[in-house]
Amino acid sequence: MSSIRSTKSTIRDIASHAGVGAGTVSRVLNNHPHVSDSTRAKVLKAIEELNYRPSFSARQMRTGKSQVIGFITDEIASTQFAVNIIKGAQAVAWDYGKLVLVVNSDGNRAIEYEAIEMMLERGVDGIIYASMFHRQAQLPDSIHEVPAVLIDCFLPDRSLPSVVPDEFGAAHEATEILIRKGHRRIGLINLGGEAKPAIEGRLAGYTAAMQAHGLYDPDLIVHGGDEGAGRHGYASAMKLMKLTERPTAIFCAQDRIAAQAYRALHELGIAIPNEVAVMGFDNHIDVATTLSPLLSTMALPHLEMGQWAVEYLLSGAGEPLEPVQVKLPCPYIERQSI
Amino acid sequence: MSSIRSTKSTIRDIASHAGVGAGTVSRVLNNHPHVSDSTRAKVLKAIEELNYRPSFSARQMRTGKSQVIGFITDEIASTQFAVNIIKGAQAVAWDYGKLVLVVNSDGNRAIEYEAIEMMLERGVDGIIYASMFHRQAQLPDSIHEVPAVLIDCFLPDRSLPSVVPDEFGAAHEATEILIRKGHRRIGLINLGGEAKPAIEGRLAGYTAAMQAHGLYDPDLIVHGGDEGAGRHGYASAMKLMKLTERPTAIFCAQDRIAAQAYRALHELGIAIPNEVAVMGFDNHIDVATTLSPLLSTMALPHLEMGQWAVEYLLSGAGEPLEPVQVKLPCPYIERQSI
DNA sequence: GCCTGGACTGGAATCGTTTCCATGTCATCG
DNA sequence: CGATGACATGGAAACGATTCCAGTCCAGGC
Repeated sequence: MSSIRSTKSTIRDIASHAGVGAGTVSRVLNNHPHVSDSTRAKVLKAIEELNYRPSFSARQMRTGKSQVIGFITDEIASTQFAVNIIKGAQAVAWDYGKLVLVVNSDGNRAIEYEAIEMMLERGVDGIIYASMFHRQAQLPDSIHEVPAVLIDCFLPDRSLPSVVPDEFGAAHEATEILIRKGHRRIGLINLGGEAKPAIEGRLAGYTAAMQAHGLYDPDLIVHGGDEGAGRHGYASAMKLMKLTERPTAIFCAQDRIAAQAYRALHELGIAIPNEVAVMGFDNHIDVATTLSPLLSTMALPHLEMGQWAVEYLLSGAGEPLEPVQVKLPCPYIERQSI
Repeated sequence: MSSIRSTKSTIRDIASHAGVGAGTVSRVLNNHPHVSDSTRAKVLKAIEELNYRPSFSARQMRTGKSQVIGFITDEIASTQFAVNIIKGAQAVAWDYGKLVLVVNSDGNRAIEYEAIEMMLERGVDGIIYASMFHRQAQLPDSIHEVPAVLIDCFLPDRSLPSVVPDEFGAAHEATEILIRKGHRRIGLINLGGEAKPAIEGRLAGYTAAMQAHGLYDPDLIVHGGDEGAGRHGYASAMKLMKLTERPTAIFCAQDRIAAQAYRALHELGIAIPNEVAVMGFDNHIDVATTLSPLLSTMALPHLEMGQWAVEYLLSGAGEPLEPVQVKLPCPYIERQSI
């Protein structure tokens, strides 16, 4: 059918083909008022016939808006399930008619700085910076030249709006859920590594809930190692099970830790959830659903954070963004381990 | 320090500040010859002082190159580990000084068509279309208006270059590896669903290897169901183990299937790998490494496909791309299950 | 001393839109 | 019936770069 047009047509081609002025074509294109129906029809017909496609770069040059937002992330693939942040961000941007420029820095700060520079040169309408785990971020001053929102991280001076998971609330709720199920001795195997806010928030949430019910006992808390991938979960679970008054539930601050805890419990011949209940954290789908029994866990609101960030970036009708600091709830995903 | 400049400076501001013509500034910016060192120095100084940043949209309008490539994918998050395709693509684009516009269609064809349209309007230098599982794709004619490369899929008429995993070769090698280890009775639990080339390729590779060694027996093959997430793996493994002459190795055409097979073998009290070896497929990290023993598997070359696609798109110095059909090898990842 | 050609430079034209201003038309109102 | 707006429209200017053309300068060859 419509053969590939070799030479692009411009708004003036449309104008002369339709027998009108260039300004009129532009008015039709942008749905401006004060265009008669007959003229509009002629223009639309010409657009159709010449297979016209407007040039965004020309439009951007004139209006200053690129209809593109930049998305920078430090480690897109190290914790793969977090791609939902991108997915959510892109989906909302799409609803606003905007496209997303993505760059993955692999944690290399020089790349992040250069990426921001490149995005600025391209005149993006805004920038989202997403960390793949909850931490404090460090960004160049130039980030302030354009609206920007942070995901899963925050600036030392809080000068940029940010959205992070409510670590404290989630850990508190997880613990409460276990308590409500009748558990009194609840162990915590915490994270290791550099995700400070997550480590501290989850610990604090757990502690608060335990103390509120007079169940707190420091022996029940095992602090994580740095081995990554939750590998210390095995030894930690073993340690917990050796306690004289051993826990009837374990709250693992990460699904991967839970996977290793499962392994320990299996070896000890302890049944999940009958003898010991296990609560995870992250809703790391591939882990939670290959475990048997399926792991109950607190879900990190990745998708929602991505959505929130873009929504906030774009909904403000141009005026500077308030640097609000938002915490999103982490829903409880009930499966079989509790 | 350097205060945020409120009003952008243009190339003409630089020109007058440096006391030269606009053309000269442009020549400096683009490293053209025939600029004296002293002039160059003056211009560079002015750029520095005015904190000048060139406008890509103006540049694009004049040159026609956007320095951006489009990346469309059908289901970025359904099989999360495949984000490596994006990661690889973006990394190579970065090396070429280009940024990547990403849109996730969620399998919605209307979105894909519109995404291509939007990318064309923005004048992308090329488009990558990536499927998250190996299949035949369907794209609008307009895709031919710009250089394009397909990942993990192909067009019915093969009119676009594509890069896919070598399913046959990988399955063949996997089977050979098991045979070399001394196995004679090797079961195959194949995929279900709509990933035709993967299903057929893996079956053919297995079959060829078995036949070449005179080991082929149709009873050893279990065809997958549609339940998804490899859930049929449990029943399939059970079935295989009930064979009178039961297999000493199982080749699972997907790591998730292997996870379910593990469950069946555990229940039957069959030790992996001593009594039965298990080979996976996909190198679905989170699955393969939470299983115990760790799963040996064939890795899908996601990162490499992403890299190859962009490399091929960008390396051709402008002339139309040959529609080559490339198959990338799937490396064997040795762990503990064989 | 004149001519030639190369190096360097300034400035106009151009890319494809949007926006603003000026003009023309027509119905309405006093 | 002339003045007044509201509406419709054409066309020029502007956005910020690149590129081409023409002009200046200077060294070297005759």
